[in-house]
Amino acid sequence: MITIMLDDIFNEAPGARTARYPAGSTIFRQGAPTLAIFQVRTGCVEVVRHLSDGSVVTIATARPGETFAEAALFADHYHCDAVARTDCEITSVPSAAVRDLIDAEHSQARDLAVFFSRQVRDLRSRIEILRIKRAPDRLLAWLRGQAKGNPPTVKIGSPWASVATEIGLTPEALYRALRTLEQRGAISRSEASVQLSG
Amino acid sequence: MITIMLDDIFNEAPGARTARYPAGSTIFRQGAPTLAIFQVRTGCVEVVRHLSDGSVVTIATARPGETFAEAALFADHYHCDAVARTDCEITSVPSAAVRDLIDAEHSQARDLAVFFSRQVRDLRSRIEILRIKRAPDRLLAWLRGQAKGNPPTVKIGSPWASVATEIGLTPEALYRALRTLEQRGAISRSEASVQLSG
DNA sequence: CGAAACGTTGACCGTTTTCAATTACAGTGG
DNA sequence: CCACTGTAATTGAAAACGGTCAACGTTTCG
Repeated sequence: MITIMLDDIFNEAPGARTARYPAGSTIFRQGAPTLAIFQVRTGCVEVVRHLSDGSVVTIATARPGETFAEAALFADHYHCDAVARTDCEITSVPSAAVRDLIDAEHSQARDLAVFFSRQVRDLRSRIEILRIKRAPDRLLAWLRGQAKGNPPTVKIGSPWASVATEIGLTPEALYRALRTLEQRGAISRSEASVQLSG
Repeated sequence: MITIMLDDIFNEAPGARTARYPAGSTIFRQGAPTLAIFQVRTGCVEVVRHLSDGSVVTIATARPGETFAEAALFADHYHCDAVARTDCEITSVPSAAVRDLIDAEHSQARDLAVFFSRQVRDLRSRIEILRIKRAPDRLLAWLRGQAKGNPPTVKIGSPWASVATEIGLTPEALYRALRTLEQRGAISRSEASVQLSG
């Protein structure tokens, strides 16, 4: 859902590198100097913060296509840990390179702001969806957000199971919600796409 | 939760203005040319998008201290409606002024990117919290995210009811979650603050 | 062919929502 | 000073809902 628009900046910044991380390995640690920002290619990364009393809070979970540690661009030290939850491929770009790029070229800083503002918008709409309590309603809201064309249609790229986790449901609940919406006549399904109606 | 750091930019951009909007009034409409970005002072604003089939999706809900329509900075037209859900006071800053400022001064574009990257981080952690299913666990995660000092303590500024909506619970569920956590010994309450333990 | 991932459904149970009612308290006007 | 009104905090009980566990069909792929 969070489409990556940083690519332009990424591509022009020297030093991008893709590496593999086994499940459980640490990508960076809280307090370490910020060296890079990251994008997940495959697998799943958890960003966690350690509290002063020793407990741990998960700040974010990055899935393929998503970036993490963007804030590292403007900080000296990471204030979180990043840990591979599964085996991963992760692209890193040295944050210094990006900073240089920003400072050297006007338009890049602007592009970055544009990128982030888009992301803010996407994240907000995701929050709005997660606040919806009933599964069918939540799914419908998500579908509406994804829909394109007239009649509004959604093409399902990823397996339903990962749609489920994106909207905070179990796969089972998702299937039931799909069924409910179909019975209710709100959607109709075919192969890998869903059509909204009324 | 989403602290506003745009103030520096806001203050230097000419034309900032605070106005009142009665409940139900429209602040801007989808398709209208983008004139300004906004910050809610008091009240509550809903940002909604109209779909091609006529249905409506709520994209975001902005509460006091939060900004909305930031993406308008870089777009010609609003792609959403903004409607006052309650009586509101809203500060607007002409987006053209901000754009000029950005183009004129290097550092401002950078500041803007910094601001947005912070916001992205905050929103991500909110999403992470909303994904937690059990009410006590979710509340505890939220409290941990809010906590400061040692022992970690949270001061409750707004009524519990609005905390409840922020984390996607009903007020009743929130109270019960508080009780559960107290009984479990994970927190202790006093007046308007909560102390975490273990 | 068997393993593995996805899609799907049923049943049961714990949790949350919902609705309703009660308490605590701050502000208002008589 | 007190009844009166409204909001926030709190609790109870019943019903609805989603999570969990378990099972099964299907397709893909080595």
